[in-house]
Amino acid sequence: MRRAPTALSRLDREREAALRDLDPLTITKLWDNPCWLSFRLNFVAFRFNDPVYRWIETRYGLVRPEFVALYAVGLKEGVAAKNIVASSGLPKNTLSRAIQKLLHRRLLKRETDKDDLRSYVLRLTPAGRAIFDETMPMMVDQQSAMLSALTESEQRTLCELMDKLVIASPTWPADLDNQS
Amino acid sequence: MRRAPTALSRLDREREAALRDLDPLTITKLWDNPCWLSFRLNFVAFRFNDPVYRWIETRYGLVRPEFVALYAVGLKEGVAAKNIVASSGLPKNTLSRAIQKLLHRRLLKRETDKDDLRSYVLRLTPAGRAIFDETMPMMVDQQSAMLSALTESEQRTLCELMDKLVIASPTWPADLDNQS
DNA sequence: CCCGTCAAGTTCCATTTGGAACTAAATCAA
DNA sequence: TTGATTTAGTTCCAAATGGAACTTGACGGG
Repeated sequence: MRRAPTALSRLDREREAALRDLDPLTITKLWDNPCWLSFRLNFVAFRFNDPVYRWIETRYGLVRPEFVALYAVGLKEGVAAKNIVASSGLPKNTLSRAIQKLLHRRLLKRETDKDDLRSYVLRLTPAGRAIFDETMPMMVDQQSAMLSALTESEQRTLCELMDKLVIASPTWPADLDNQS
Repeated sequence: MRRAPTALSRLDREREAALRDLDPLTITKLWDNPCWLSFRLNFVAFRFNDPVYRWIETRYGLVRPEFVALYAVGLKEGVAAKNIVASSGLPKNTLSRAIQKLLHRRLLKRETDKDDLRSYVLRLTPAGRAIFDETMPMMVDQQSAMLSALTESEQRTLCELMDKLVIASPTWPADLDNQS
């Protein structure tokens, strides 16, 4: 069984200390797992998402799909539900409900799209914008905390490598069912 | 609003071509989003997880928590449910049910842990091992496809940077609720 | 202009999820 | 030893989820 390129054998003092409180299975998944990439991605993403979404839920009573929608509109006013669906991977009925809730709570407003009467254009209300503006610094802080283990130059490298992956992503198989 | 370090302005020919079929909101989330890290992590992780889990579900009728459990035991025989809970972030009742299902389908077996009678030691049956052995190459292939956009040396760098993040993760805030 | 097909968003409903309470065993303190 | 607390795993049930069908509007021939 192939190991991750930075294998367990490279465990040094620092590493050992840092990992003392991780579950042994977590160690295996991280350093003795042929699929090191996906596990590390999921692991790091989870350590961002989990505290951030819990903070948002306790503070504003917004659950994940609701905040996903609010955040998306905050980033780009005038988007439609279909854009949020395409960019989030959430099912469209889940997002439909999330948007209903945000409209009801007057965090979002919408007007019919003049160019396509099936579609709606979404905007933040001042109350919605306030939540967005309060949430962003917390998220940026969390991101900074996570990146602080890397030097400036390493951060740039990581950003560029993730970039390359994202750019290449349209060429990755999206459906494995019809392959050998 | 701060942009990601590799900002939209750096869009070149190649990039433009690759991104033609991404939703405009996705482009914004990737390249005009102060929280570039989490979105890219989630994006890349999703492009791995989604096809892989759909393949597994159609082929074996195993849903995500079930496969998470099977994969964990495959990586490290003799783990207990608590380890899978700690290493996956899934709630323990969800994993309890997943393990029940796997026991019922005779893909997993378990014996009480002699050192702790509350706990069970999990192992794969030959049928469970067969699924693990069939699944692994598919996952490794998908990983290789994703990494093929990077040179060998870039892959190593990415691995090392993810490593550093993981090592540092115990120092990240896990609960933001009691902060300013 | 009409008809078949497709797309945006909503609704329906069976299934899944996950917080909380529970059982039984381990651990710790006095 | 005994009683108080914690831990592994299960069960309960209200709520969220998501596939599929539906509604309304767009689009593309003929």
